[in-house]
Amino acid sequence: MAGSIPDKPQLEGLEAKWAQSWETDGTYRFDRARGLSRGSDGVFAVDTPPPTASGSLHIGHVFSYTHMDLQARYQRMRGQEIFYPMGWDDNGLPTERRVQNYYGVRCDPSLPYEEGFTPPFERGEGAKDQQQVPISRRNFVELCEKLTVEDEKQFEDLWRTLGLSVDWSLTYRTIDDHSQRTAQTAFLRNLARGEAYQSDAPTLWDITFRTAVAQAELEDRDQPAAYHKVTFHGPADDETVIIVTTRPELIPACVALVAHPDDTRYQHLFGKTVRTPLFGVEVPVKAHHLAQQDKGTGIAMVCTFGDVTDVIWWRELDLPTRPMLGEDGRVSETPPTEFNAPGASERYAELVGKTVFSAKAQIVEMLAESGDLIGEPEKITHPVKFFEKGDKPLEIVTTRQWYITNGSRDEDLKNRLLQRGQDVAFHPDFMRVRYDNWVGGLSGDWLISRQRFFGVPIPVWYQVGESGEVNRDEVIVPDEAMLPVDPASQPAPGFTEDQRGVPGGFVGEADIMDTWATSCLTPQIAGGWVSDPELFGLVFPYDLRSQGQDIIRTWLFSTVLRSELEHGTVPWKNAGISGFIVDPDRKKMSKSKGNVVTPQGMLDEHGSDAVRYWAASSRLGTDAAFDPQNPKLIKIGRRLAIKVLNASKFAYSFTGDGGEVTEPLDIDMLARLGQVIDEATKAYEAFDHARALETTESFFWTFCDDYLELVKERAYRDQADPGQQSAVTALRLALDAMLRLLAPVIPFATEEVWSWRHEGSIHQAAWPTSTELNLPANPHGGVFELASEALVQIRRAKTDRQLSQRHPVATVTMSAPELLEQVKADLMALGHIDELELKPSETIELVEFVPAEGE
RNA sequence: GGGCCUGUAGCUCAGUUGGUUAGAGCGCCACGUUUACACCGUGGAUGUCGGGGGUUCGAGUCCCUCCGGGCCCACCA
Repeated sequence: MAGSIPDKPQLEGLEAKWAQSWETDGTYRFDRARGLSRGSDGVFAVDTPPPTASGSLHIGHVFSYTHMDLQARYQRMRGQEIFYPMGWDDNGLPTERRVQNYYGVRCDPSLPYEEGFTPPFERGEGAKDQQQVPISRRNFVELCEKLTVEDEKQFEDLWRTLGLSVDWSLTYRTIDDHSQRTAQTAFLRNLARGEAYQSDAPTLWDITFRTAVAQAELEDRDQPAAYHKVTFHGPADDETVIIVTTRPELIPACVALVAHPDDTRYQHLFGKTVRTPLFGVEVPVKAHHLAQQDKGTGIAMVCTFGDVTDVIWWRELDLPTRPMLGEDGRVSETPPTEFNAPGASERYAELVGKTVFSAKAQIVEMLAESGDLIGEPEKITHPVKFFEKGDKPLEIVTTRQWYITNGSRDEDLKNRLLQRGQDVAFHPDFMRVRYDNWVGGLSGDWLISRQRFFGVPIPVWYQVGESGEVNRDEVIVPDEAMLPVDPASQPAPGFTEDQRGVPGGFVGEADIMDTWATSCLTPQIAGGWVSDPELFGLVFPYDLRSQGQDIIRTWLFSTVLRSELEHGTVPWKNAGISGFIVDPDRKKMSKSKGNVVTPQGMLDEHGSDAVRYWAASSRLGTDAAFDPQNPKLIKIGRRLAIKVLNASKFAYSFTGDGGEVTEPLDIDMLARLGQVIDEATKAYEAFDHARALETTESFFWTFCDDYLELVKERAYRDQADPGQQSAVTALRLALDAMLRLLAPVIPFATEEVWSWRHEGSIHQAAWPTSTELNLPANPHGGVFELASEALVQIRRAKTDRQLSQRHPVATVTMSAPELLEQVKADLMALGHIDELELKPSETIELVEFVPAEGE
């Protein structure tokens, strides 16, 4: 047979040994020919989340990726041809930020490319106060490329160590040419169908990164603020209106006051105008149902733009635009409007160039001086919108951006997307609610343009008119065959580079796409949508998307959206949603804590099988507690893997071949195993790996503790003994099946053991079935369980008398069901019992127990 | 303010359509140097199933209500 059984089997070294072997043998390689012969239904395609290359992998990744791998391994053993690629998400802000810190540079698109540029330092080893060196966009992108490739190597090593059964020849990067081509093709098709469009509109703007952000990337954070009571003047000379605002610095940008239509306090003002304090600008008083009578003084100041409610009022009441903040979040030089109050221009001039924070302090001072501030500002804490990756509150700035329709303004599309949500089987099912809520709560189309550098360029150019003005509505698009293109460095089709920016020429779009606009196309990228129709037809729609619950609103939703727009179908049949990792005190594991124990460190310390066992013990959608100081489940997993090695070594060590299973105990044990196989199979079919594991594991321990002990003596007998042959065959049948049941969870230990007696990888072996056990039509029901119960009685009798389990016993009398007679000999051998008398009874009870004398 | 998940032994969790005395592992205690395993084995103790109502012959399981924990969403005056 294949290998030999080592004297002292160990877990150490199995990861390296088998990862190498699987790579050499192409164990997890996607076999296209076999896939084609089996057809779509015979191929199981997995849509894998590409981790952010510049981020660090944490324990939550290991958790979720293991869940995905369990299902892939199960399906592989069921005979499915597995398409299991892996990608890296390179582009986006995290990479840019990491590159800036790692190399000490920053991107300045106005600079020319510098050949052979050497960054000031590497590995973030620069001094804290060192200025970042400005470099060209191309130099910057080159550094991004360089660093992500290094990071990705480490990621791959980790995944290989963890034992993900990925086909590493199917790796993609969201920044590589193929991904760019896919993303740009999809975008151009959206554009051609009218699903992508440009719009000049108020957008949420991050002043640090100087880019627009999308609704999906927002998060609320509690911030300190203050209510300022401020006086507006009018309509009559001696009249005033008092408003409450947290943003007095925006008074120059005020365009109206708004109160509720039913509010009797302000009804007389509707249709009239009042003057802003300090600046004396006439603004109308309007009625709108969103104004809350019980908030503040019931009348609100509308500015362009203080918050998203301002945007709604501005749009629905058709108010003018008076922007006062620039893209850097500072007060612009150009006044937002014409001021009428004496000294207003001078006041504004004092604000110019200030941050929101300083401008606010300045204006409060001015208001106090003019007497328009009533009382002291009241300090409060309130939620403020942030870019999830940013650390300054978002502002709202009117800019021209690219959007993709997402159903928020299109009932038909929204309903189709909700229907697609129904078409996907969520595991667990309630996760669909999060998708539904998100789709139902969308407040605008998807803003996909970003004013950043490292990402997929939006593949369009604009015509420049004869007088030199850029005509944004005259969009020039490339032919799909030209893709990928970079409009910033390549001329528009039909033009030459020297026509860039000149009258009658063109300009290239400078923006790149939101990172999700690329990563939501992972099924299309990995499946070769633009390059390999045969493959794409085989794998799409995929069978499984596996991901964390935190990115349902981003990755999951946008994938469904793009698939619906492009293909009119769901991107996958199943969505497996993993929970997240929580601290022992139930809080979501913080990044700092999660990083204390790196995944690599955990794998090194406990072994990959042990860590996988921990992940496999949690059901999909369930949060898992994890205490790095005391990783209980990991230790249990390690114990299981070691037990598998030792028990297998023992069970496989008995000699003999081909004997029939004749003993009732052996048959009954196999019958129980048959039930376990059926149950585990059913559980995996329902994406319930935790139940499959629990069922298998529980049986495995009973098998070791009771069955193995019971047949030990019989198995040691001479091969001529039919009882010996029965035991040996049953042991092998059982072990062969149990190893395969456990193979998805502990692929290293099971592969090691499998290799002792079998050719080929266990991971390509067929999933066990109850029929392969060749059970008789009516197996003896329950002898095994009965024997286990009898064992407990005998063991307890010895323990109570503080005897070794090996201590000989003269006579035992038990009342027990007659069935127990069938295992009498095995019981006597295990208990070292000279004489065992069984009295027929319904229940098992120890009547008499007489230990042998002496020893 | 809305939605979803969750509360079972000291800890981590099972508990299928309601059905005997509520389970497992860890931890704890006691015992055991058994020719697979001391990275071991055997046995033992441990619960107002968050509280209160209701439906039912019967409720950890179904309904109502209250309380606790977590997550997501929401128009930030």
